[in-house]
Amino acid sequence: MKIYYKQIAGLFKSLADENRLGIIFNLADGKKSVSKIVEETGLSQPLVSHHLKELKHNHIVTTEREGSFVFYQLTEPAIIALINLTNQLVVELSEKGNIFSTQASSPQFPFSAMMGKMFEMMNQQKES
Amino acid sequence: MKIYYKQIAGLFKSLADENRLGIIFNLADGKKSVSKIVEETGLSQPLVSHHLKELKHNHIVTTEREGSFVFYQLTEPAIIALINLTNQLVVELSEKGNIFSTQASSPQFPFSAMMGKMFEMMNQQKES
DNA sequence: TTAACATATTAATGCTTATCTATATATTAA
DNA sequence: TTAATATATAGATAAGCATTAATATGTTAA
Repeated sequence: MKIYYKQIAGLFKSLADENRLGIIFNLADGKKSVSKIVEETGLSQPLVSHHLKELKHNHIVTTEREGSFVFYQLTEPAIIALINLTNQLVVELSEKGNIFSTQASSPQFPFSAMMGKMFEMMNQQKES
Repeated sequence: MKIYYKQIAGLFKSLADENRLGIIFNLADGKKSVSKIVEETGLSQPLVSHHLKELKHNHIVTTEREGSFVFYQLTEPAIIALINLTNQLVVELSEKGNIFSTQASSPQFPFSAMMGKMFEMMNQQKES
């Protein structure tokens, strides 16, 4: 599979901001108007608008106008799962990288195991 | 599971650069000295050193000195799988987001299906 | 039309970052 | 010690980005 470094970097750039992550998680339970997002995130209206523009530019969200409202929704809701997965990775990396990390969380399903299973799945699919 | 927005954003920031992605993929086949990375990526030595510092800061790589060489390796090699997964997401997002995208790639195993399976796995684990 | 509301944009600010050149530090060999 | 090599850092530059305040645009209702 071809690797689109530039596009991947662009997507990660979109995800590399706390406020944008907050907006994405806010959209996890379905489409919302800008004002609803503003209300629920506590961010200013121009700031939310600015970040939504960035998210739209990378196709992370799509829009549809209804009257004077513009509704935003996640193009691919499973992006939430990707972020959750990254959250798990972050936890494990900081444990491994930290010599003084005393108690390892030893999760039920560590990042590497999940990734391994996923690639098993993909390979099974290819062979069938 | 608690979501560490700030740390996730930090990790994504590390991944949000083409050259750093190149370095990470270059490390996919095991640990390498800085000069080897310089040679194989074609980037300047100070630039590689700079990016490695950033990657190390977010625990994406770890180091060990051997003589005058410093070897870098991926803390969690499965991070490659995360990036590959994101590559798949990027492809699908640009298809969905693009009205004029004529031919959908309709991959054997789309992003959402992989994520769905993964969460099934995690839930099975929890119940057992 | 005007008023009220929803959203987007613009301009300005300060902060961060990618890159280069030059130099410093660290290690080994002679 | 000095020379050679490996890596890191410092300074400079330019570009990008997050944020705010103010304003513009778009939509609906009266």
